[in-house]
Amino acid sequence: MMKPAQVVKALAALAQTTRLAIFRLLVSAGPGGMAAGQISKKLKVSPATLSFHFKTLSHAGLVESRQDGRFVYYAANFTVMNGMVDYLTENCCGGADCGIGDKTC
Amino acid sequence: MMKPAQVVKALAALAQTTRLAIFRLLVSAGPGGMAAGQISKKLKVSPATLSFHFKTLSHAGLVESRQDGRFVYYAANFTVMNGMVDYLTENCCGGADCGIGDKTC
DNA sequence: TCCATTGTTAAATGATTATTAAAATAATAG
DNA sequence: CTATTATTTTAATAATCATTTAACAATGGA
Repeated sequence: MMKPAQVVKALAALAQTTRLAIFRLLVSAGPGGMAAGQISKKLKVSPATLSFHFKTLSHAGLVESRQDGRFVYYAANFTVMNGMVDYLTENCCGGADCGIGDKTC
Repeated sequence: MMKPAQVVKALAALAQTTRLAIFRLLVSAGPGGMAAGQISKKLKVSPATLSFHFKTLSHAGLVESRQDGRFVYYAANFTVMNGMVDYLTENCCGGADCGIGDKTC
């Protein structure tokens, strides 16, 4: 189970328009990830701003990076994403059927 | 499907230690909710600070309030919570099995 | 080596945010 | 109507955050 502090960090990382867009783009890009420049062009975000947001996402554990030549590829970390969703959906609903996930609650 | 702006708002509302604690307490309290004063005592948060956080949670649609005599009861809104989780898990994983929810991806 | 490409870092600025204390509002009991 | 309880609002402060610009590394091809 994820610790509350890490959950808050992950939530905060996604609680920003640009970063949510980055993360969703990376999610759609799959495990191979996407080069920083491509993301910059696709989302029309300046490289510096992007780099700033990558740092936040990385620090929260939501993305990982690897260098390939001159390019830096970023990829979503599904494990942490899962952990966050699990934390939000666990111990939920107080016995009522809340409809979250596949729980009957 | 929830709009990105509302998702960001909900994520931001939960991306704070005190508010995440409030929300989880309300979730465990069930649909009946809990009086503001009780929450204040239970979480050891001053009434003013609590009221400030309620406003953020309400504005994000994550909690609802009703007055009963001198007390104001706050309750978690599971529909919005579900919508947020759905948004986070939908269009995820790019075809790979990411393990989120009951999707096979 | 020289140089264009790719990306990060640092400094500065404006905008939000969380918290506290104090004052104000709302509802009820006596 | 007054006092009491419950909660919200306001004002002030300190902290954090997002963006821009400019400068800095690192890579790979001419």
